[in-house]
Amino acid sequence: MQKEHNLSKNQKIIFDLIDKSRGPMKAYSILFNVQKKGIKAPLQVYRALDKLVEIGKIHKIESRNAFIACQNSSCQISKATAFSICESCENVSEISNLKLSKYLSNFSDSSGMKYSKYNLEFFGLCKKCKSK
Amino acid sequence: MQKEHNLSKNQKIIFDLIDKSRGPMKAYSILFNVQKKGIKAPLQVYRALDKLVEIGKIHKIESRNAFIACQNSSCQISKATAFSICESCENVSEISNLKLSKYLSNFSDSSGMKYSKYNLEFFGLCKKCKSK
DNA sequence: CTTATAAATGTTATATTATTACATACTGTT
DNA sequence: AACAGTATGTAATAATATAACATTTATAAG
Ligand SMILES: [Zn+2]
Ligand SMILES: [Zn+2]
Ligand SMILES: [Zn+2]
Ligand SMILES: [Zn+2]
Repeated sequence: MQKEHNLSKNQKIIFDLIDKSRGPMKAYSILFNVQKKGIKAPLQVYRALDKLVEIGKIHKIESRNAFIACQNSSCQISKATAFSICESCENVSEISNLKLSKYLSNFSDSSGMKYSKYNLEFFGLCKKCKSK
Repeated sequence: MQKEHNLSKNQKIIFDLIDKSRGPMKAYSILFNVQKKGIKAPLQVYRALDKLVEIGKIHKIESRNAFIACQNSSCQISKATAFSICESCENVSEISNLKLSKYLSNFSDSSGMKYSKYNLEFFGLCKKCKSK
């Protein structure tokens, strides 16, 4: 069972925007979209984003500097994220694959390092773009 | 057998710097370090970096906006990269694990998407930092 | 209810990362 | 020599992210 997080005002505004968006959103595009709601400065956006990432409601797509709502109904696995990214249309979706996440969560190598988190990004062409 | 790439002047300067560095380097730190060699502008650095990434001599650590020399003696798998990152000392090393790369290269899911590339970043504490 | 503490907000300025645009030069091939 | 492709030089600017400081709100303990 997941801990209930009561989002603050800014966090709620920003989460709702990202959640309704079709794809990943960039910080300054978020800022532009919430200015009518009184959020005026980049820092207000980044602070909310930081918190939302921390509690797993959104994830950062590192290769795109963009943020997407968790698609695993409030991710149990915010420390174990995987995405597929279309290099043509930039469509992104979160991969939810138990085998994959188990494999990676249990991965260890000779370095003696214990991994507590990972992020995986797959790139390719989505079905639509492939057939063009 | 890997294709031999004749690096241009700027590419060589920048690759040598990154290759000699102990850890990942950031673009503007690279710029600062090569100014004495006549490279004056960010764009000169970014162009060389782009090319070096393209041919697999270096990789970008996306979560850190930093660049590291390929540690697999000129990576055959520049489209299949995996790194371990210590969240305390920021030490980064490239993971070279045949099982892992095979598993990920062959990964497919129900999306119908054919993945041609991936990047995986593991986070945790390295041996040294764990014992502190 | 009061006090203490942590979390969130507001605001300004600034730092860091990356690209656009345009002119020129070098490299290899026909 | 003509051409195509790659690389370079330079200035300006765009896009992404954080520092510093003052204030306010939420939560919990006494
Ligand atoms: Zn998720
Ligand atoms: Zn697509
Ligand atoms: Zn490599
Ligand atoms: Zn460490």
